Amino acid sequence: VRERILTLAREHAYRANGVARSLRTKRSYVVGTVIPDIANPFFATVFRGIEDALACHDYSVILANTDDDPEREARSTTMLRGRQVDGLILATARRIDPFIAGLVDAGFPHVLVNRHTDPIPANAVVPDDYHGAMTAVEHLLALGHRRIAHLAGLADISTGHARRAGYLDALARHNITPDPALVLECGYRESGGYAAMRQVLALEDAPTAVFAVNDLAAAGALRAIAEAGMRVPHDVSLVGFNDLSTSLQLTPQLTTMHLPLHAMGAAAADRLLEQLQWRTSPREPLVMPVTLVERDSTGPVATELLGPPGGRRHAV
Amino acid sequence: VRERILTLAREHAYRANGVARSLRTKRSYVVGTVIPDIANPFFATVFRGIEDALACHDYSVILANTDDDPEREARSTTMLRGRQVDGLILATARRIDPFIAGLVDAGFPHVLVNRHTDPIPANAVVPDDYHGAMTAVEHLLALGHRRIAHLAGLADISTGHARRAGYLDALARHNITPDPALVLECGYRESGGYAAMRQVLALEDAPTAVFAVNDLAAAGALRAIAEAGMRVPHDVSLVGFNDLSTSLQLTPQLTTMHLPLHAMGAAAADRLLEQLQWRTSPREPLVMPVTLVERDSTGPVATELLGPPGGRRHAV
DNA sequence: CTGAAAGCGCTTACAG
DNA sequence: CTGAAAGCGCTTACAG
Repeated sequence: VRERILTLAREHAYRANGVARSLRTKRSYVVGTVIPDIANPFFATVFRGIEDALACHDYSVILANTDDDPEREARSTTMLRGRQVDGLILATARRIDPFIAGLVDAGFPHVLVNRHTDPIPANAVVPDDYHGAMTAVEHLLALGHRRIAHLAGLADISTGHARRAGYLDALARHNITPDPALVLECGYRESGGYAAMRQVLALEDAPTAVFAVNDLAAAGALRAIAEAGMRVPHDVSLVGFNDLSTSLQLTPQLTTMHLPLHAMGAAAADRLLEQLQWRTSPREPLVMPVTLVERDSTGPVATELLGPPGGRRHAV
Repeated sequence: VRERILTLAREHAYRANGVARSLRTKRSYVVGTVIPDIANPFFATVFRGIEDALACHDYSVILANTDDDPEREARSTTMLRGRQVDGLILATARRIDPFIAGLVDAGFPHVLVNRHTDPIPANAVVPDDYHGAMTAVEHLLALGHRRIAHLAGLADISTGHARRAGYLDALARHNITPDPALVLECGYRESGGYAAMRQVLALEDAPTAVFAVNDLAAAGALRAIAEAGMRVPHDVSLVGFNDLSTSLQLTPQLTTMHLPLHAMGAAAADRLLEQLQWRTSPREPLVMPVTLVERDSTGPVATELLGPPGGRRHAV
């Protein structure tokens, strides 16, 4: 009888009904992922890491895009939980995020990736934004730049907040008083970087270097600089963040901070899997290293700009 | 009693168990999507269209990456069907695809997007590769080019096959005998375009223009051309396909064929939804228009190249 | 119109 | 060790 059944199973391509199994075992082997926008290569690469790690353990992943809209985030997640996903991976955290606080209160398994709530929770897998930003600005300082602008991310998102803090502290370590006019919140997109850079270039005492919160903003800055008839790095040095060089081929090639995007996604998935399998919670957050990639958008400060007759000097 | 229950429901944030509902109703409201690689901006944009259209109708989407490996395609799809997805959207079709033939035989609801099996089935949503390729090559012909190479896609995938056919037929319409040495299969990635372009440049009688199967291959070609110390479009004109200009910022900006990627994904999802809701099958395939975007990588054939002393002439 | 019961297809604890 | 039964949380057809 057994053999006959097994043969029949093969013949009819029998597949166990996963829905029935889920109902009985209370495990769906599906994880939900909430992401601002999968069409953004940054998140696409993180997501690829998530999917790869999950697929290794026979988990599937449902993806929801939110376009950074908190309402869509809430709606997606409610739907996902209704579908009985075993856990959630969120790339949408705000520093103060009532919605994620709700997940914590409910004890629902989840991991934060890239962005984290404040203070950083043990279930977060994020880049070392603070030290990365410091490294970027130290690089500019080492090239002789003293007047350095920052095209900043959003203050209510951990990446924007930490990168700005790293920028300010790097300046402080070199006894440079930050100029508020040189910090412009520009968001994370090309258009924001473009608009902010135009403002920077309109300053009477323009900076010799710019640290952008990410490569997309840097791309916008590059466009504004080119439009103004200036050259990178001759007239302005520019550092980005994220190293989207594989998808974003700019001229000149961008000096930027490299993040292990795929590994970050995979680590987030592994953390969730661990929670689901052992019902343990991670002890402490995972902060991934960020490394400087020197390419062609940064150079030594031009000597004629070092001491302009009427220019204020900010270095000691 | 009712009101008390409704109040309790709200208090405890009650969500109906979707798994139990699925088991009873035989509908999961989940669709599976099988894609070569979500980290590729082309597929990421198509996928975004799919997710947007599906979310409008309260469907969720599970994504599986295959890296174009037929074995992973089979494994993912088996898993997806085990999870009782209501239908499948596949961006992985080969022209002869036993696996998809199996779905057809089983009558399992599915839609093909971007790539199709041969002959093109009614459930396909694809770009007009053939006419797009013709337009691209006609553009080069109008600029005076007669010796035009093609960095071709894979012959067993509809996009590669149709774009090659469009290339050949455009030449034929101008009474140009195609030179087999000028058609090089290079796949769909940067590295393939680079290697193929090096071969092209090594030819004794190099072409004055190149039509690449996609922008990624064109990016590789651009790199090979720059390495050879030649300039685009002065020495070689180059046309791509897909218009990934938002994510791929090349210098010079690429003349290419624009595809409505997001709309293609959304249309594929809508077609599947229609099948699921009305149990009807589409009458005929949806072939999306492809339009020429003229940018900076194509120009008139250089006059000194028109009649080189010892060069063979291919134009009539 | 209301409410109890059957059943979706599994898994697992339990009786034989 | 084997096999019948209960039950996961819904929906829906049906009895009252």
